Amino acid sequence: MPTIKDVADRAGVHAATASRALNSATRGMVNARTVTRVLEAAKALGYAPNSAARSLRTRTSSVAGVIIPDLRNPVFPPIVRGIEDGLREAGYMALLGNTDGDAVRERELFDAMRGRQTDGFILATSRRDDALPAEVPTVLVNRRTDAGGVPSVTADNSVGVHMLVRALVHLGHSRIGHVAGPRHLSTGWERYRAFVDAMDGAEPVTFAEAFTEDAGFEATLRLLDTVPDLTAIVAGNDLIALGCYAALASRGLRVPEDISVTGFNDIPFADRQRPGLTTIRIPHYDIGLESARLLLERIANPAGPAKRIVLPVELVTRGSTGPARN
Amino acid sequence: MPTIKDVADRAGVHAATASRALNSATRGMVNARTVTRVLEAAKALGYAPNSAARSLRTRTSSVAGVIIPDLRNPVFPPIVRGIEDGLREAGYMALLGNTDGDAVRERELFDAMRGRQTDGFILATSRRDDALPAEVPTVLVNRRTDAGGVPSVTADNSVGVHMLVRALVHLGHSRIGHVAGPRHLSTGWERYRAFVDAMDGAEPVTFAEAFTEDAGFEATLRLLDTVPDLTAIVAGNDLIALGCYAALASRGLRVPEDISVTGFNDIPFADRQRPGLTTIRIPHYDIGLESARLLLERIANPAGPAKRIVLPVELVTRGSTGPARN
DNA sequence: TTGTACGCGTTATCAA
DNA sequence: TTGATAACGCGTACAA
Repeated sequence: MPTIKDVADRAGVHAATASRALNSATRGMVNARTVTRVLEAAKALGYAPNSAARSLRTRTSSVAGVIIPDLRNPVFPPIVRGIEDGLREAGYMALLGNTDGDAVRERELFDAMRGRQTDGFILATSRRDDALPAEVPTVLVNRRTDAGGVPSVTADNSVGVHMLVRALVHLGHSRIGHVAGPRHLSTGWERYRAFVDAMDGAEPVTFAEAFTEDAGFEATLRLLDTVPDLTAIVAGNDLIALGCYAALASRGLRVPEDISVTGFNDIPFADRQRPGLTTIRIPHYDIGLESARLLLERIANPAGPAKRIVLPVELVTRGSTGPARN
Repeated sequence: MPTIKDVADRAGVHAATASRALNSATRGMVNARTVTRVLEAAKALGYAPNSAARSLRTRTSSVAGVIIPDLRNPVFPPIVRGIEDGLREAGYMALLGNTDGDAVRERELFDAMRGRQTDGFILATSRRDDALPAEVPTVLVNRRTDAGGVPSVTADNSVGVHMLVRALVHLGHSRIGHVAGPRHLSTGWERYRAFVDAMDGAEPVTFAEAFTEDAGFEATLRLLDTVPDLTAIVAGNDLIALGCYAALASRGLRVPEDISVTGFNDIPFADRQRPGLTTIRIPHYDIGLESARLLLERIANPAGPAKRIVLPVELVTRGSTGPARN
């Protein structure tokens, strides 16, 4: 691999001059004809800067760490894709890691990536009570911590839940239960709080252990055991809603004739379930894109305000909701 | 951030000794008591090696480039997850990039990652006719090139297609068509060749432009226009099969009563389609895992043989196939 | 406008 | 077994 020295020799200049000519920020210091010669030499040799040397010198890498629970959760692929496109706009690339929700593994990954000169982090894993290292630029995506100070990009959970409850009430439902996501994750918690708020009263709620179909199945059974006369269930997200489908079927209850069910996220194929899932569409790709841009902003100006970006959501009505029975 | 010099000072040794003590491969050269002192000092200071400096010196980075067409294609998340887990076993991490099937972008990404000292590549994007740079360790995942010499990990496309055709024949079908994937991708081509082989005769085939639902829709319409009396369609993959569903519905044909349809891959939610899709299950996660291990093997021993790993597949029968009409 | 010289943090080589 | 030293490739303060 050719080095900048090789390029400089071929162009008949010193390496320092070649460096200045190749770097657009310092190109102005160099004679225009010299610039041309250097650029030609670089092209002819197929020169590509050695990023290790550059990182060592500049202490930046143009790499961001992206840490998520599990790529196989269908919310994440479009988000990660948005992140990658956002990073690419600025010549950044993404180091990807999965934690399976394990805090220890998250910490290990974080440290390992930091050792690799990562310029910043996009995390989809933080628990509400996480304390994040403040020294390195970090953006939370689809998650928040209770304590402020960490920039985040999320969908409007509160408005989404209100939309769902309003739609159900409009269909005549009054006995509405909630199978919430985990308390320790901001998405689970925010949607739970919004549900309580929208219902303004002590409504039946069970918490799923995780945002998975299995956890939703189990939590729905618990809900049905305590409150058998529900006519609608607001699930913490789409996967939990699919768990509801299974739990209701196991009890011989039909959706939506006996009980209406709603989800959250509008994951791919939510429309293909039977029945199609009424849910809240969040802008997955844009959430990723914006979080990348926000991170780049933080890297450029770490002292700036820790913005919180909330993206609008949309109600998608499908077959899983219908008029309340009776 | 503390450097190895700081660790050495605290342990009362020279930086070179500290380096040897910290590196497990060279630890044997160092006095056991010295090793302990150095390790304690490192721990006390929270030392983490600067990977840029290490890369500059050793010309390795413990980072692999992973290039795929689009993470939103549901085949890829489990594969990428397997890759990441496989890389992690050896302390490697993955730089991820999407190309949308664009050869120019693929080239750009490849070069950009190479500039970042990537130790090797896992590519899911190669066209059959691609010429890959031989200098850097590369493994193809779920793809092959016609020319040998590049290690690859794929599912057994040929056996899978034979399984599907055999199952259809068993159901009484004889007029079976194929909506193939793109000719320039090995998956598309291999399954097409296997189909022709299994049917041993000139059977009706159209090629979809891409492995997408839309392309499948369009190609299915073309197939129906030429051969109206089909009783079964073997689709190039699951997404194309979903395009078949839509195309058949638009012509007022029912699946499987009028026409049976099969897919390939068994993507998540293939079981939730209506009707559930009969398809070939490929071991997505293991394909990723094995490709990571194969890459690590190549990195350790670039001169070794370019293995081709073919993983077994499984027929999954669901509602989209039924007895031939008449 | 260009060249000189140095240092970023690590590891490999050589000498002790 | 340890220390001294050089080198990886780049960017930049300083001098010319």
